[in-house]
Amino acid sequence: MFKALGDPTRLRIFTFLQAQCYPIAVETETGAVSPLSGPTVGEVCCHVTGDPVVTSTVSFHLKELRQAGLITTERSGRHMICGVNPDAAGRLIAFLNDGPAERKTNDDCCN
Amino acid sequence: MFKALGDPTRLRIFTFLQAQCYPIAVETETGAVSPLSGPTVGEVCCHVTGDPVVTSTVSFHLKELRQAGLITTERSGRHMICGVNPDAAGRLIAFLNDGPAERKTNDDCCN
DNA sequence: TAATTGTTTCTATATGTATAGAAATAACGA
DNA sequence: TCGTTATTTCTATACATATAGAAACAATTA
Repeated sequence: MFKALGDPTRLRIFTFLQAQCYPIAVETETGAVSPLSGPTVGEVCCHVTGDPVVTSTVSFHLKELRQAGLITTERSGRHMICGVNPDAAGRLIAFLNDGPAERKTNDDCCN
Repeated sequence: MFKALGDPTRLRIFTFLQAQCYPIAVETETGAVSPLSGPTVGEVCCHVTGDPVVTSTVSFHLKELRQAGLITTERSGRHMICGVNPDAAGRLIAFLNDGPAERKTNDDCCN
């Protein structure tokens, strides 16, 4: 995950998706939960390059983010809808927090 | 910061430092705060390579972590004492959290 | 079915970066 | 001052990866 977010283009995409489509379940009139909606790949590309044409580079970065478990992509007709993985940020935060929790002694060191 | 933690060796070093020397200010008998103490570079090296001899590779990774603001190094006699930067994890966590806070509309997209 | 739109995979290339050995620097003790 | 210990910087190399163009694939509409 850290490696995936280490690339500036991918971090840009991830924060864009966080802002655009952080998945908040919304109740509709019927009480159902609205489907996870967000930008298409074209819209992501648009934000990154300023041009709505989808480049192989953006597609590659989306794949990396998906494989790292940071985002999801889902086909909807002719489009692919992108969204952040709801527990991605939580997992990273947990990792950053539990350092001191699993604190060890210096006995582990070989000196 | 994400890029620095993206390398497996550096993530190993960082979590080791988090576990070994997470900087908790400790009051001494005189009321003073104990100095930030932690492993030396040799001890870090030992944890990473199993050998207390300091390699240029570990030194390089420590420099990267330092330049990313994730750790601190401080000379103490012949040794360099390593420690995590106290607000490094906090800054990352804040970044991961404020995505939805700064949520924007789809109007930003050029389509 | 053919054409069109949206997206991904393939292949190549250029840049970045992790690693390793050797030389250099810094602090301490004899 | 000289040698020893601890660590960093230098230089080169091998590997990883971001990028780009072209071809392939998938779903929709005419």
